[in-house]
Amino acid sequence: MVAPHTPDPLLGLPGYALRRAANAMMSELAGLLAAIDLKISDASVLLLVQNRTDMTSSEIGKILDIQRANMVPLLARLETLGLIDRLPIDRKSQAIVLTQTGQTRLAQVQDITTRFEQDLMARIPAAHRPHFLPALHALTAKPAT
Amino acid sequence: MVAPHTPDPLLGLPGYALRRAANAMMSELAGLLAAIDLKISDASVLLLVQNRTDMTSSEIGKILDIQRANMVPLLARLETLGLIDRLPIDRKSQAIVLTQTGQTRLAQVQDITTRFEQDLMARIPAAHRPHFLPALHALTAKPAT
DNA sequence: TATTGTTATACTCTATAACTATA
DNA sequence: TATAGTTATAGAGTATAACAATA
Repeated sequence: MVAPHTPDPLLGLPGYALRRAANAMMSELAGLLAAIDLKISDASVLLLVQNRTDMTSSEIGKILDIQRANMVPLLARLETLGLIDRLPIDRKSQAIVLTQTGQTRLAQVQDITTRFEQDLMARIPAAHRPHFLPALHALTAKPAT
Repeated sequence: MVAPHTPDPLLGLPGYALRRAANAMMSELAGLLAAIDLKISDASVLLLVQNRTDMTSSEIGKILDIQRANMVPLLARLETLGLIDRLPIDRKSQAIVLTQTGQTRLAQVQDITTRFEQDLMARIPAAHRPHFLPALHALTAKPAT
């Protein structure tokens, strides 16, 4: 999915503009990560479990907003790729940890995402730039639900 | 999909924060629009074709970034709901226009979205607020691809 | 009793290829 | 030759229910 270059009368709506910006960002980042055979969700997991040996599948899912059931194929894929290992915590839970290969891949993820995030911010005019993350965080932290 | 209340170390990444904010916004808006039996894409089409009698399915798709093929079930649904009508432009193209029922439903969409967009902006601290839309537009308008 | 990991399944959204009829 | 509308289909991503084993 690529952003069109068609005039769009709905872009005045903040919610609509937010979705469009997120979609454009997601497809661009997905393209970059495809070069190292990872999806965005894969990369998120690698970034999340780095330097930790106590994160279970359920915890990862809660943080990344992925259902327990949907973590199964995701982690199975990372395991097949040799990027993660499972260490028993007790007889019920297991910690998801990076393998050596996983650490190497993580370094590539960090290269790509660091450069990408810098690129993203660079596209925002300097006057608006410092306000962007705080605004997003204000939207994500929803009021008393 | 609902936003979790779990600390999330990845929220420092602008791209990640952008996706999270967009997802939270989308699921909230989807919930509001469900009250009038519309999806976000349905509402987008109604908002887009208002006051126009010359928008074809293909054009709508280009603007909203929806494939021609995927417009078919979307418009079929709106037609079944009695919200749109198709007027022949020539023997190949047809204009998508609102029916009377469609105009009424559009008014409800505008009520919901106007209030929602105001709510969204109100959640952003005043100092950041005027910078939000310009920043999103800067991200959506991609550089020379 | 609640939670972890899992299976199975379904639904939505999106993407691609191909066809026809018309411009 | 290119475009509009369509069909069919496949792949993601996401959602729910249920189960066994364990806390």
